[in-house]
Amino acid sequence: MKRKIASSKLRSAAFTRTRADHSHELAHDYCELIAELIDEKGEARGTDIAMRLGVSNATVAKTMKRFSDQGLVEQEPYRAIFLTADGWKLAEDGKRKHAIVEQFLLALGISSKVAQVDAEGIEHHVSDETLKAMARFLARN
Amino acid sequence: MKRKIASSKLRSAAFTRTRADHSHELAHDYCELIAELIDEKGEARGTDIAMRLGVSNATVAKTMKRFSDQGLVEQEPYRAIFLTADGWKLAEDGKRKHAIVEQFLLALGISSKVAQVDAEGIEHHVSDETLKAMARFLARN
DNA sequence: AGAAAAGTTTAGCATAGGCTAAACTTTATG
DNA sequence: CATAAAGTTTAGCCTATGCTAAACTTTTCT
Repeated sequence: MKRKIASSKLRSAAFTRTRADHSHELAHDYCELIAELIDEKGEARGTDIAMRLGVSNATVAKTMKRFSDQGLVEQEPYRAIFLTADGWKLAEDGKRKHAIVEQFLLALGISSKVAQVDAEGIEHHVSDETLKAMARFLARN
Repeated sequence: MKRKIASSKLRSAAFTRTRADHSHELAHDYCELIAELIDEKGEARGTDIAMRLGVSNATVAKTMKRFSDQGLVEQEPYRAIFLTADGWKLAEDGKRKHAIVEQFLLALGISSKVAQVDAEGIEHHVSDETLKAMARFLARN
């Protein structure tokens, strides 16, 4: 009985965490992309974000409004989008995780296209412990 | 330039796939759990599902309605929930993936609790190629 | 400078996935 | 067997994430 209860709690925790992860994923993805665009072009325009993520302009605008309220981005009307300190943190964190996961998948023998796509999905769900293990694996190989 | 365009397409594809994955995750999780409950007790009641997933009864009821429309589950009013053939397929598939990912994480040296939680998040985002690579890794170790 | 093109915002709509509270049905119990 | 308890459904609400179409602003081009 103990075992069953414990495993049930664990499941519920995992499920709950997965749900929580999802609300952060989008923020990570947007911030990462905005950081990239700023690197590349000095600024991130709505259209560029929309194109690269494959969503409509309107969706980007609405999302930026939300993120602005959450203190992740800054924007003047009709102007480009920039990251706040928090936004940069998210972008850096995402980039770091992404790189490790992708390298790890490549080391495992995954093709580069698939590694890139899978890394995108996986990066948001790896704990620090797993990330460290992946880094360790990379160091050893 | 070519490189930039290609990588942008890939990103958008990854993003789009992540979005699509999410709509399947819930179905996978529910079906897996329902299968477990049927194994354990012969049937899956709304309350049990709700408790194990950590959501309200009402959420389960609404979700079951949707899944019933999608042909994943079957239910008579005020009765327990059962899986259709499609529902079983999802459950089996999820279980298989989950097992491989979890074993893989354990083999990597992750603690069992974290492995279980991370596997839950990761299993929905691994392609067949990655899954095969994980299985290969397990076979070799 | 004025018109066309490009980009942004807003309005309005949809779906998924949550919740609580109230109504209803089934099961268990005195 | 009647009532209390347990479980299920429904109604109504909310937020996040999408979309299209229309209005508005900025940029570009002649």
